[in-house]
Amino acid sequence: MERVDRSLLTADAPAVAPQLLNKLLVHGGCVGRIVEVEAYRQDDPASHTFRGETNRNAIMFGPAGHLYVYFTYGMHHCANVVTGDAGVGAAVLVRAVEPLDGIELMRARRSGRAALADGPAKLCQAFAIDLRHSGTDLVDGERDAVGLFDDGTPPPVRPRVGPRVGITKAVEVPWRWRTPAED
DNA sequence: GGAACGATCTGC
DNA sequence: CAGATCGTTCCC
Repeated sequence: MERVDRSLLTADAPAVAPQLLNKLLVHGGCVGRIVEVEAYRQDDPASHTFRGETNRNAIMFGPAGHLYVYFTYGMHHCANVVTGDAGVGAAVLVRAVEPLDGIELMRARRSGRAALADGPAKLCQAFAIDLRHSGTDLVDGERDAVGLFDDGTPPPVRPRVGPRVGITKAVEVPWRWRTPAED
């Protein structure tokens, strides 16, 4: 199994996002296929980077292919793939993966619940991803670090496209992509 | 120094 | 549909 190539991630976040569908997220003994993503760009009112670089969002201004994890609502973590050139604050939020391996581990981390990784905070819990992993390199990291892999499955030809979820600004921008059920 | 608010999830 | 729960950001 090969890693995702970094050159795939240096483009604009809305161009990269659908390319991440069907790629594999690997961490904590678990493997999942990415089936839902959202793009966030620096000139985007809904993005953490809209008001410029801060200590919290600095990773988003770094090189493409690194992991940006943020903590929200006092209890949840969300995982993003940094995109674009260094100096540009953009990333793709991984919203859902289809569990492929390590399902028993996911179930345990999710306290036995049926929903394992069908939400950005749920998948972080299932894959044991938290702030300690923020800033790590997804495409050239240690063996047990968070990684992005390509098993040869191409992105869906006709992904579902629609507005992003849970935001209050730029609500209409259609930068959410999902793998159709039949893919 | 303080207040408001989340790129969410869960249980009622 | 409201509560949980706390770091970040912004405004005074």
